[in-house]
Amino acid sequence: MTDGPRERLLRSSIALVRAHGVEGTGLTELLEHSGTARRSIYQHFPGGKDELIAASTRAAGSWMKRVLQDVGGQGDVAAAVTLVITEVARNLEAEDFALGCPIAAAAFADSLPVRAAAAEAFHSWADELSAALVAEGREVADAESLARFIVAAVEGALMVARSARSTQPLYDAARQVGVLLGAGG
Amino acid sequence: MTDGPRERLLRSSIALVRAHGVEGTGLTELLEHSGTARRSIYQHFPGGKDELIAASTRAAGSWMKRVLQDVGGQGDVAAAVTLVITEVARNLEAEDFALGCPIAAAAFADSLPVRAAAAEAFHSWADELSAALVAEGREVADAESLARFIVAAVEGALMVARSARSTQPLYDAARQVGVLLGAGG
DNA sequence: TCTACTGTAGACCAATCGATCTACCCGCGC
DNA sequence: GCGCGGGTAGATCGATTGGTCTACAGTAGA
Repeated sequence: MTDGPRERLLRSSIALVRAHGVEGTGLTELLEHSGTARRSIYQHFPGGKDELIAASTRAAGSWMKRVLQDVGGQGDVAAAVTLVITEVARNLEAEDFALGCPIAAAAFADSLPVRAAAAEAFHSWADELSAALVAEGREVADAESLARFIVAAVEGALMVARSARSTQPLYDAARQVGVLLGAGG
Repeated sequence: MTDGPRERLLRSSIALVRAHGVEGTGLTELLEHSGTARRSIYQHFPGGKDELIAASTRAAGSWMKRVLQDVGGQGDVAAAVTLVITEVARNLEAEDFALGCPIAAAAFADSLPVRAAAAEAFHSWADELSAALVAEGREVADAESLARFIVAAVEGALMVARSARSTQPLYDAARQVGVLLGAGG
């Protein structure tokens, strides 16, 4: 509990949105989960729930971007993508398919700023992946299109996998993305 | 207004879930949108909101399955997939990125039965697509994996496209799926 | 010491949530 | 005529929603 209320709010917000979605996450539940006073929400996020969710979406997005940098920093992009997908599959199963991607959940929020924060996260991931593909010798335009597609496809596979309570869609994605990366790289 | 309250409830439910998600759709809003008495909900769907949403998810899923049968019934699978994606992109833009896929929204619901209904819809679409791929001469296992992936990838692209208020992710998907369908077919 | 700020605790607000209820209207079959 | 069931209209329920409020503890700086 060394973290301040702001960090606890962000972390709890991500966890609860992963489980219940944006509209399904209530402030009362968030308060008891984070052990935070109600007032602290509006002290750190004057815009209320929307601003808190948007901030936690950005936090989760940049955390994942850092993961992508670490995993794909050196060498084989195809191997890095496969690694990330299998790790996602492992986590999904370990959590009994109860938790999804917080960015995807934010992408379905009612609030436009929250959806925009999700879009920004997707975009930053694709940028990261695209740069790695260019470093492997791909044409820039090809790399950008392929990178955007891989991000969207993996997110879609995760969504289908969670609803079906099966990791197979993720392994399908790993396989087909592997074909795409093998074909032109 | 020739339709009975059950049909109106299903149709309004689909429309509102596309816009606000499952948890974001309130029964009061649903009632005034459908012009239906509150009692009619529990007459046709004794399980309440959850049962109504699950039923509307199944209805939307089988409607889309029928569309896939019509579009892909004869001939070129790649052309059919491209056609569906471009139509989705056109609709998304025409609706100013306000409406998403009702099945995808259901896939993020809190309720397990609702998520299962979404998974069933995804599965039925993939079955349809897989059969068309087999008819083109693909191996069954390849066709099934590829079909599941295409469904997930297009759904992911639609999700990213709506959040980014851009049709580009959908056109990226059309392009890359075209590569996959051209590679092995 | 006094002040100012952060944080906690919790009462409180109007509004809305999903759900249940009664009352009444209407059309169909007996 | 009579009863029955589907449909509408709307009051009402307890619970919960996001948000605002006051009161108070602790701590750092003037």
